[in-house]
Amino acid sequence: MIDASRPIRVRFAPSPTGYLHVGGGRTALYNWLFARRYGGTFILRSDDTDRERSTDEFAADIIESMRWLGLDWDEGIEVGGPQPTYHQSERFARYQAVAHQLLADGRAYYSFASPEQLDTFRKEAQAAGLPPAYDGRFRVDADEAARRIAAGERAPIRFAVERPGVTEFADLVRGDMRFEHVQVDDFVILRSDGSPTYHLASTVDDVDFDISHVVRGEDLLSSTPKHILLTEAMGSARATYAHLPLLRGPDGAKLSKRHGHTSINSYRDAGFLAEALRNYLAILSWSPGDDEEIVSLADMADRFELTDVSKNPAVFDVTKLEWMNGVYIRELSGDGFVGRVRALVEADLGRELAGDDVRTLEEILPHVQERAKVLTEIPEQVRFLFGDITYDETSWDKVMRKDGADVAVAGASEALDQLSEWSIEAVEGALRAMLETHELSARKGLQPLRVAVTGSSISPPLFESIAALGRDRTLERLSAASAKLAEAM
RNA sequence: GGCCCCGUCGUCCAGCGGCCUAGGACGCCUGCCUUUCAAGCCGGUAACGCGGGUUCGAAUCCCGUCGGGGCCA
Repeated sequence: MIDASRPIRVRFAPSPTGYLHVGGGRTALYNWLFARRYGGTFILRSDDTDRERSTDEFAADIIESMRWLGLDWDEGIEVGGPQPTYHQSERFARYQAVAHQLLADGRAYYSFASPEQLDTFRKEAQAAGLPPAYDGRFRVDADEAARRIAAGERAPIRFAVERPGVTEFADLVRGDMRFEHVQVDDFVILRSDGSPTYHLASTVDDVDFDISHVVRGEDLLSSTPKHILLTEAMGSARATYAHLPLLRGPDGAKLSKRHGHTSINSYRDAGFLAEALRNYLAILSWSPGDDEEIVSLADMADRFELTDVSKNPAVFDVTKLEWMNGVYIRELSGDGFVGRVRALVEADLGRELAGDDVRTLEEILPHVQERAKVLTEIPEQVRFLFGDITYDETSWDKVMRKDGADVAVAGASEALDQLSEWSIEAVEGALRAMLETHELSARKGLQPLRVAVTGSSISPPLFESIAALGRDRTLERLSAASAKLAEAM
């Protein structure tokens, strides 16, 4: 499968016309894995021929998202390499030169067919059930073309597809592909304004950068004959192609903005770990073979095969990503977890944490780590430790209106007040004793305390929370809750 | 409309002619644990789109059909 005569060089070539999305991230990941697996070179190129829609913000996001995912590239934008540039926008002269060379070689021609002519042709072909691919029927002879161009007329350059003919190739993912040339139109390579089309720019780059394997989305599968034809017309050896199945939304259509969050950065911001997203993306269309699903990047790079990639389009399932993220969160070391979470908590609080607050955070975090799915859900769970309490109304209504709530709160206040030592064990001992004296079940007696102390019926473990909160503030909250209960009577 | 691709539990993946009364994971549903929520553990639910072939034998091969998707327009 691997052609040893040619060094392995792959590329990921996003257009900075949007944020790097998860589908692109997966394509990048597979390219990266393939390169790492076979000791190849991974190149990051910027397909920014569309100057109107390309922005610096998107360009920066692509780089940032790639780095965040941990996908480093050996050559390309930012890092450089043997090529003077990896931006298509800076290579227009080269594309124009290739187009004119093709023209000189008779492999391309100036096309004077009007949009109306083309349109009519397509409609008629379609009505007759024939391929709607433009077959060059309005092409004028070279002399006339030269005359008209010399006279100042502007026209796009089209590639002259050989007809009849057929292009075949073995796709690493899809298998043997065969396209009859009647289905391939004489496609434009250089527009009349001198700008290259995607087909030209992308192919010229792949040739110039000596790309050995083109690994990309299935949406480009039907354009592949054009790229092969162009490559060979340039006198170069074609690359090996691998077309990855598309990612879909829950409704089955190609994953897009309307399915909600699709950008890599939105997942980062939503509290997902790069290692989780990366693992999920890898597993989405590829399997390491055994029943393992949690796989490290190194392990993936050891086992990845393009020929093992699934042909089926895959639905991007956020629920499973969340589960996987939880797994990775729990795998984090305690310090690592504090490191990732601290800034989020500080942002939520609107202030920096220092001294005792840091210790408090470190105390409670292990208990929060066990139950988190995304990092962003954490600040609200620890908020009660760092500021004034706010009661969640639903929780209050559900818990504090029940019999025994007042008894429990008062009893806890008394029990904790007398405590000589303040620790999780001491707190637990005192409260359990309190439950017994008042003949309260754990559920009935402890839930009111949870609401009184944390403000919510959902919180980190109670004894740990109280221990972390400290005696003074716990007693304060208990008496505040007592007062609030009394006033409701 | 033309061409191309795909079709195993709700979702993702395994399966590459017999090991399949189809396996794993997420989800969902029980139960256990339990101070809440999670996590963890136990068990369960659920699929080879359909129809023809080929073969001693098909989820696996072939044909058709239906369905979904992509590209071009």
